[in-house]
Amino acid sequence: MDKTFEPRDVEARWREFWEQNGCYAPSGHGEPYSIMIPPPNVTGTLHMGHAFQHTVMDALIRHARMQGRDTLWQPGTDHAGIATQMVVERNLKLAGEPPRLELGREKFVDKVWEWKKYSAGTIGSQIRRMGSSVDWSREAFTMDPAYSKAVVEHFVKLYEAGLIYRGKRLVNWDPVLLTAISDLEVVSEEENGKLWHFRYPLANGAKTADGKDYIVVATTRPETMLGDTAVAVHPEDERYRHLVGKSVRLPLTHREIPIVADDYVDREFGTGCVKITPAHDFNDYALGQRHQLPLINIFTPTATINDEAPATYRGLDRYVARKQIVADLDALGLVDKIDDHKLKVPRGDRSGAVVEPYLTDQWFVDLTRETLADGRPGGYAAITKPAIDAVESGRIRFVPDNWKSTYFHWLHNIQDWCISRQLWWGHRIPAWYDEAGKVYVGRDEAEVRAQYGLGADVALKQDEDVFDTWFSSDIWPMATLGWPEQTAALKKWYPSSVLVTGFDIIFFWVARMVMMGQYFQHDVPFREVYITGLVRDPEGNKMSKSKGNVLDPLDVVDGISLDELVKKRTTGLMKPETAPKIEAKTRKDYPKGIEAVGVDALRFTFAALATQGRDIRFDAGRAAGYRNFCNKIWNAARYVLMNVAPDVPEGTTPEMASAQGASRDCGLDATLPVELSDADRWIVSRLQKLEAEAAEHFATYRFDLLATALYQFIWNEYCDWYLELSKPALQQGSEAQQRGTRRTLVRVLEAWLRLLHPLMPFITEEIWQRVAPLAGVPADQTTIMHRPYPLADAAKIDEAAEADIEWLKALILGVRQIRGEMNIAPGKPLPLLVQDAGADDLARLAKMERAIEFLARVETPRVLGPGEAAPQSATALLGSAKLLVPMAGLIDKDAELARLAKQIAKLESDFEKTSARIANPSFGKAPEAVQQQARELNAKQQADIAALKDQEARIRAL
RNA sequence: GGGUGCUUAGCUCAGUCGGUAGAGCGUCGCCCUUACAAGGCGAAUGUCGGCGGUUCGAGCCCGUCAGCACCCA
Repeated sequence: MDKTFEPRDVEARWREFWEQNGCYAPSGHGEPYSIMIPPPNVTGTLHMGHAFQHTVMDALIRHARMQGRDTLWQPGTDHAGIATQMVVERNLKLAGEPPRLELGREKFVDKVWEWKKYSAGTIGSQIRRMGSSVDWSREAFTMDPAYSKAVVEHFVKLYEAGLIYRGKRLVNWDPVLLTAISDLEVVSEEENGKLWHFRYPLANGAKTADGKDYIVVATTRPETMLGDTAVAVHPEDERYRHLVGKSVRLPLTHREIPIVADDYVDREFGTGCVKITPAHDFNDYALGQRHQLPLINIFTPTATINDEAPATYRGLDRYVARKQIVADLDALGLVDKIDDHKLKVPRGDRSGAVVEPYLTDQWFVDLTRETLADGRPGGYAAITKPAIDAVESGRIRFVPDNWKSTYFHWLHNIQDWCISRQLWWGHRIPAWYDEAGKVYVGRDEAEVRAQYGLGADVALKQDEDVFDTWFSSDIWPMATLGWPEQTAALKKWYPSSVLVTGFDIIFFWVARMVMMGQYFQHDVPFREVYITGLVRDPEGNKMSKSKGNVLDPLDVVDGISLDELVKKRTTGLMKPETAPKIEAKTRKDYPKGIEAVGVDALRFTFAALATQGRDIRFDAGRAAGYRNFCNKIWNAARYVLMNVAPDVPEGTTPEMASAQGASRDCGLDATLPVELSDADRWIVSRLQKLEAEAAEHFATYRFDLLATALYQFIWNEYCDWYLELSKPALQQGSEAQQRGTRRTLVRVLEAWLRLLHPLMPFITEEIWQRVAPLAGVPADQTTIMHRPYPLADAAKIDEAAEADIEWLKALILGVRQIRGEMNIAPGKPLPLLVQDAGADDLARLAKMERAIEFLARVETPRVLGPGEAAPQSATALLGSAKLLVPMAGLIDKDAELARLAKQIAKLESDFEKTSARIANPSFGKAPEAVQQQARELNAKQQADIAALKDQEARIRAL
């Protein structure tokens, strides 16, 4: 074995081995366990968030597989309508090819497919490199023929149930991408704007209470006044009450529009008069419905003024029109005032364009009606309510639990879902129109013709639009298993066991899968939802390409130089002018680039960072720390193998291994005597506790605690203590003792490799292959992946051995402290005296003598007889006994006095605290055990202080 | 405006049942001791955001204030 762990070759070898040997596929026996991967956008690349979630999923899957369950991890990708279309459009532009509209639908879609093929390969190789054990044979894509059929099917079924309707409604319109988007795809942020106050002249000689012939309306969007169809006031507003029912002459358009009363109006805001533009504002739309106001659409799809407006404004961009309108009103003396104003501006999350509420024909899923006009259940009863019930009843459990309130909050305030998108990349809506514009819905044109008796002479035209991507991924857990067919796979793996995803898509995806799962399969799509935090950069910012703070997980795995990283982050930017800023930040965050850490270390880092919080700041230093941990593991294994089987080639059977000779025998032959030391029994006992802890952490999704527990055990117990303790045992023990130690070294190693395997698949497999034959694993077992996950055996817990080793560690620590603080070279053997030793101490001294001498680097400890005078010594306390290291020629008197003084001060401060607790007259109310514990501690502190003070006095006296 | 969460060592974060505050990284000493210098041994480091309450006892429970973050309207 090499002296350091080199991950690259190891990873490549096992990756290939596992996949070629079908290790990732379901076993076909055992209780089903399944996870559906949240499908990444097919044309993107995997980012740190994916790598993190995949680590978690793979750990769960590998754990379940090792538990003997019939395990499916379903992989696949999502076509991601808008995102992909944008990427391809940009690529066309960069390549100097004709833009989308010039290419035409068919050719453009071909281009997207081309790009998809390339991109999916990248994603696949990223997933493979991370060691994710997905079943590639079942890989799915949301636009596969079978999947597409399922998408159409669920649309038609919902339509037939009356839960889908087409209507002219106000939707969020992206005037750059030229499509409707759902309210979830709109991000509203506060921006600086203005509040314009305009005078609208009253018609027919009406006057305000204070005698003016106009009223003042306030607006943040002057251009929409061209589409005003009313002015509204609050019904109880005394200022305007008498004007309700009268009308104003709308400037510039010369239309007369009514003044209406509606309690939607906020009397405090502006003047208390609100201009109403039902075709361009959601609130105004609702108000317009209540008052039967006409809708006047004044925009074209690209948000320029259309022909509804007076000729002078036609064709102007909305912001140009705004300027013009303000100027024209000003010229007419109708601008009352202009105030600065902060307002929420809605922008499309993909394009960044200001979204227009816009009146168009769209398809909706009804999620709000209790019953339909014909008496059938409406969308709320049929879809929304069951989704609420699924979580309320506990059939779906969120981890951490409080995310369910986010889920409920959204479902309780839900709106109908606009599922049509004016895009070319996606599932085309299966609806056809005849020449009169009548719509027919069906699975395909032939079905429509047959169903509605439409002869070949009737011209039908399919809807140009496609579905919202989330309207195809909402059936992911079913459709990937063959739905609508009730396949064997669907029966076995639906519902899936757990969904692992981020809180940012609880609405987009999680809730919608629950809706469709409940509706179509009458069962939840997953039993648990483990919500992970979002991976952020070192400053806590969300990682995004435009911010230039993204990391490719493989750059952490393989390492990347600073210059390369800067280059990667600053090329292909939407806004090239941000490059210098990005470069500066990158140089600050990663002054030396990123060191290669390997897959196992990165995975372990993700596990360790997977706390219950919602933000995870990625820390490259931490990953480097776990790279070191890999190296530690590697070297621990090297040590074990060196001592147990110096030259065992791979593929060695236990029989061959046991034939290697008695001197390196590790207990494979059960007929030979084996003697286990305290250390052996101790590490085995500790291992049981680790195993119990691991089981608990898997059950509660506490990968951070799991990682910490494994790290502590392997490094701080197995390596730091057990391996050290094995050295004197192997050098000086009897044959049976050596055999016992070798057996324990190998078997405990083999066990914790399995415990660690779900988090660090590669290094554990690599080592396990060499260790397994020596640990008595049957030769036909070819991979650690299929070995059982270790379970605690209570019978192997040995509290006495643990107490013995704790005592030993305390003794060694005492000597090391003296050595460390007195700057005595670690290698220099010291004499050691033990004073006031009790019977336990004597017994332990005797049986662990070799370990004490080896680890403390002391000569054989000498026990002082009762009343025997001790030489001048440095002291450490060990229970009620004292460890003495004679100072002669070694230790400076003042140094020892200083050291004692420090210890005494600390003890005295602790003693005061416990004394105060005990002295509290009400302390008697505490449970007896607590009181007892406090009194014992107090007594111990007092005794320790006395002992140290006594020692201090003696040294001082000399 | 409504909701959720956060504030613990220099940094990033754990802290289970309320019972003397922990880890990793970083820092400071000593050491190339035959598994590992990507290492070993030892050490230092806290007003647990502020205030108040409950309790024998509060990082933890309750109230309140402050700051930060996110979600929804």
